[in-house]
Amino acid sequence: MPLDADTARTRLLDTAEDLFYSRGIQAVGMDDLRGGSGLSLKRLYALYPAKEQLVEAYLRRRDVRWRGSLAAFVEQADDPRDRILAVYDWLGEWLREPGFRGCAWVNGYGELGATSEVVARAAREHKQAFADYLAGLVTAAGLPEALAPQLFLLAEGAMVGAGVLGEPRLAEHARA
Amino acid sequence: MPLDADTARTRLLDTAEDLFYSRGIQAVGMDDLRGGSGLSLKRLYALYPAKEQLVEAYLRRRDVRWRGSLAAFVEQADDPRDRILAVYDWLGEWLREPGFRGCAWVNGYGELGATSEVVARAAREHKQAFADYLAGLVTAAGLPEALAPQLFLLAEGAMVGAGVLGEPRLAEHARA
DNA sequence: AACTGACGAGAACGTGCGTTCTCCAAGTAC
DNA sequence: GTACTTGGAGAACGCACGTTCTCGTCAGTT
Repeated sequence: MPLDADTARTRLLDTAEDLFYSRGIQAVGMDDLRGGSGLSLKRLYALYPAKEQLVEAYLRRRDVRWRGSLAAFVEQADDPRDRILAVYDWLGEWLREPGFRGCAWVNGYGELGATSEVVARAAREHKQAFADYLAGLVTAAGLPEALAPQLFLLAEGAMVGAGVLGEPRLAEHARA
Repeated sequence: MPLDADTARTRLLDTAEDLFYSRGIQAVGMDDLRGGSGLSLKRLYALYPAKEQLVEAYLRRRDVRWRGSLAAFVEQADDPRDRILAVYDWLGEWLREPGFRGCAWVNGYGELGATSEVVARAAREHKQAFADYLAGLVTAAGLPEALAPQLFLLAEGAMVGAGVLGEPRLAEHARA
């Protein structure tokens, strides 16, 4: 029962995301991905000729999903200032999800940033896009530009703090 | 020319710190440590019977050095509020150091937190100690307790932001 | 029925690495 | 000098893993 290319790719990326995020990238072997996705090794290598490319695809797909989900949530608020607050509401929910283990890009960077330029760049671009997004919200709210990096720092801090300490904190609400 | 145990241990930890931090833990093999330290493999295993214990020792020694250096710098300021600002001055200097590659504990956690309970605990304890230290500074300055976690988030955000983006930012000064 | 091509299952290959073992030189005690 | 110990250099072992290869099976075509 051959699977068409699209669902095969989706299924592979789903298991990759699941395993890479929960166990760490290097801790997941190609056999784990094969078992998890139900694809054959041959099929897997036809889709991505090397593990690094699969890792990159994982990070990129998660990036569009992550930022898309954030943007969709934020846009539910009308007032530009409420939108900024909504970022932290959304973060708070995310940090509380079961299986939360910190920021996938920071983790990937810590693990492979020194080894793989591909991973380092994906992490950098994701963080840059997030910072730019926050800056856009700040100017849309008519707030001073200097606020944007501070908001970024608070958000990043919340993610990594929640990841290693296991504490979803909301103190950053008071900030805005 | 046999080396006495203390200098051998110091030399090993020095190379371990150098290599683990700059390349990532899993990317450094025991042979690299041997070459870098000039010790024999036998000696190395006599000091730490497994790599994981060496990793733990690396994280712990760096922890006392890091917090010690921070505390020494902060104590140069007399005014309790200046001391809080000094934390960020010190951070700013650290982020600017050549070879800075983010927070060793966050990197280690991202790499091995899911696999090694030892590493996860070391990272957690380090972050907790840092947060507690900040809380101490806040109460010593007579500021509201709720400020402490916010300061923590700003500091963490600055470290990871500087690590992956390569940007030492000082916007957090405006904060305090 | 015979041929062909695609695909899955999984063995096989090569390499890297954590850990242990072997061998040998040098120092010490008698 | 000889027995004994210590420690260094590096080979060896076992395993895990990324990648490739082999083989068998089944669909489609004539």
